[in-house]
Amino acid sequence: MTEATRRERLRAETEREIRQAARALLVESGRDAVTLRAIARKLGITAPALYRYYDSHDALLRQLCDDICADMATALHTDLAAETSGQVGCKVRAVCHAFRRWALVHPQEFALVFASPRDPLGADQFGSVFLQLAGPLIASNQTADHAEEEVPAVLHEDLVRFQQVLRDAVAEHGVTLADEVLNLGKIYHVVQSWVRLYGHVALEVFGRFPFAVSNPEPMFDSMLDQMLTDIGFEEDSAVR
Amino acid sequence: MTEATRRERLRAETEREIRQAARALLVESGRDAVTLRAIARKLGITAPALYRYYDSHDALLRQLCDDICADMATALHTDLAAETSGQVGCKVRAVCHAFRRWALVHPQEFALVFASPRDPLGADQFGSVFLQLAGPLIASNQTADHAEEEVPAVLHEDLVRFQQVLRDAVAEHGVTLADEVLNLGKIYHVVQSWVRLYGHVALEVFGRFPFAVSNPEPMFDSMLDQMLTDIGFEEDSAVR
DNA sequence: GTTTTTGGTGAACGGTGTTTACAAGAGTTC
DNA sequence: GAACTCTTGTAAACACCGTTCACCAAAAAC
Repeated sequence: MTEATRRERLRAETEREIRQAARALLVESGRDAVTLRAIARKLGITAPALYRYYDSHDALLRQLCDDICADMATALHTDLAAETSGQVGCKVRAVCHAFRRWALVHPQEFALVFASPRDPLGADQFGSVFLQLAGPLIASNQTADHAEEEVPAVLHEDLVRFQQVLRDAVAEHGVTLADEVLNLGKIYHVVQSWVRLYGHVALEVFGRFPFAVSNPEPMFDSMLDQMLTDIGFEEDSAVR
Repeated sequence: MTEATRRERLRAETEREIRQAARALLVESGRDAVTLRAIARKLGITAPALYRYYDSHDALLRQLCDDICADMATALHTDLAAETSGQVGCKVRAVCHAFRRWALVHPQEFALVFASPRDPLGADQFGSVFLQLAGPLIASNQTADHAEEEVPAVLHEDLVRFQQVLRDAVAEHGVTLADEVLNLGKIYHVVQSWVRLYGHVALEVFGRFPFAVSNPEPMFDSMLDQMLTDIGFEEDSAVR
């Protein structure tokens, strides 16, 4: 299976070390410390050697973003798998808690991936991470029904496109969704939930609540309760 | 009145130019371009001269943050003053729209002030800007009543503290608030509204919606409708 | 008129991204 | 095995960065 040349193996190993060093620098000392020369020092090589692996400092940072997204995805999937109750609401709650926990433990990574003025194309891994997590959860929530009429007509076009993206994401897992499971009302609530989830987590990580919150977790829980109720999980959200 | 020495006037003028140059660099080329040498070049002086005005590059960036907060505050107050209808809901809507507009026009400033892993003390101008805007608006909303029982008990302590901060902020404008106008339920909704407002704006500025939103403004309006309904402004929120 | 304070300079140190020319080793070809 | 190419590293250099230091001229204070 491993048709890798000796050279290819060495190259892959070096590349792994580069990413690892870059990540360590980001975590320990922030974005500005992720410097080509610092990475090279950690590997015991010189800075220009890194140009054999990445076109520029910027390209290396982009790679770092993707690595972070991938690691975050595995962290969230792990926490989701640990939630063994069959109740969808509990699973959603578990993923949201996992996201908050990850962001608080990895503030530098969170800032880099979720709060940098975006690369023009913005084509990174975040979108697929979101879909892989949210897709199956939405798909398994057969019960809730949302009035499609509440959704403003101007949003229909965008939401229909997102609906199709979600459908494709779920289809890759071999599930086909009926229209009523994925109507526009529900899609809209998913987006609104993301706004609130992201809003709370970012405010907490960046310390931007308008007053000092001594213990933000209950506030997060309370927001989740409201969010799950709005999205149609109230039946099992009380149990936790 | 102007007891300023000739030297003091010159110094103030130079300091003004420094801030102006720093701001221009931030806007034109991002945070990393705000460099002491670049600022000095714009002023036609040398970099070490800037140390006569600021202790370090970091201190200058902090000053920049405060300037940004101040400018944002005047922008928001201006847009609020332009909303002449007496309806509180319309004023809240105007401020929220102003915040979104400001963030979209000033993405670099927004990122610097609202999405940087915080300085330990985080003692900057944002808090007072928030209070000066939100305080009077909340005070003038005498109608809505929120059940205090809905607020989780664990949050009471923090919310009571925020309540006092709000009361003090409004008191500086010569208004004293009755307890029923500023009960914990309303305070809680204010915080939740900030979560949603910030969440949407940050997601839009950073391009972090999980799919491409062709025209985010209607989505923002829709969120505002929901938000104003939740907070108790539904009666006049339909009119806009 | 002398002294002190202020706001500037230029040189220097160690740090950064990036380019270039060059060398040594691995892999390939004859 | 010799010759050749490709890969991966180096060292030197360039221009930029924050910061410190010694110095200096002009303004202010006395």
